[in-house]
Amino acid sequence: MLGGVAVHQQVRAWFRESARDLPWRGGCSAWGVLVSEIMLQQTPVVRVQPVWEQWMSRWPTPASFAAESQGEILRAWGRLGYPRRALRVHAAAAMIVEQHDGEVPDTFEALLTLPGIGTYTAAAVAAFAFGRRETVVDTNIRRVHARLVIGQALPAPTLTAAEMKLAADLLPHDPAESVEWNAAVMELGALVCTARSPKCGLCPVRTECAWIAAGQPEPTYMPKGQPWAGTDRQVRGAVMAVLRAADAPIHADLLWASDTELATTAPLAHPAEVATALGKLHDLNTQAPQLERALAGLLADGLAQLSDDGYHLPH
DNA sequence: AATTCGTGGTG
DNA sequence: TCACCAAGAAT
Repeated sequence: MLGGVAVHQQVRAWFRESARDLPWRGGCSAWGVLVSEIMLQQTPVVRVQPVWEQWMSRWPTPASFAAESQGEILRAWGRLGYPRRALRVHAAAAMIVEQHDGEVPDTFEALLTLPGIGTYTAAAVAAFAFGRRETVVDTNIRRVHARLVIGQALPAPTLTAAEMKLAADLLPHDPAESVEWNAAVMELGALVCTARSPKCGLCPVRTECAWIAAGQPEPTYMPKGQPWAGTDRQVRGAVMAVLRAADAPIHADLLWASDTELATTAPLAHPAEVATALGKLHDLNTQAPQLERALAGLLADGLAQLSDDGYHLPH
């Protein structure tokens, strides 16, 4: 399989030499690994790390975290994005307390039952927190495999069974080696075999790479973009920023306010940050139906609540 | 299977 | 500048 043990040794040697010193690697609690993995879903390391540090200092155990209010957790989540993840960690912590005596479960199957934990995260926690031999497949590993083994610039648009089989076939038999292999391939994808402008000159296995051997062919499909301007997501994000900044309910009129007077005077009852966040929301010039849709979505997802005094984070 | 769900750095 | 992209999950 792909040059026998040579590729594995080269990648793992590169990892030991070049890996970033991330705080959730080595000696970290399983809870810390779990939190890091959920924060890292679709969010870069550099933005996760400072928030993760604060969380570990503030809530060192699932029980301490489960006892916190959802609103405080959403504020602490800050601008990491996809705030529903914060609520899912909270629900997962509650399940860990209730069903697992406060200890993060140590098997793929048990982890998979927790909210916010899918196949990738369950495998990653089982491997990196408990040393288990798991087939870990994230976007970095998919891309490295696509290039190194298949010879394509990018993996398929969606994860396929063939990719899972390839990853399973490449996984070293020894558990300890498999854990390092998973981390090493992921790190190679993050630092060298990147999506745009890969640093092939620094790659430890460039001489074994099927993509380089094939002359680095272009992607065979158009990566579908992620529209942002004018979307409901943009409005939801702007509303959430207002609610995070507020220490009291925000009256609905403020969210809709387009006239300068209301938008600048009424927020004075709130911290200055609220006025800033409201200004950004109003700058979007959102049409009423879209704002209503965004608010309804936030309520449905439990990210916001509506009382007589207005919208606020959940208690 | 295709959508939805935030945010900010960057080539 | 602006489209692309990031340790995905849920539906």
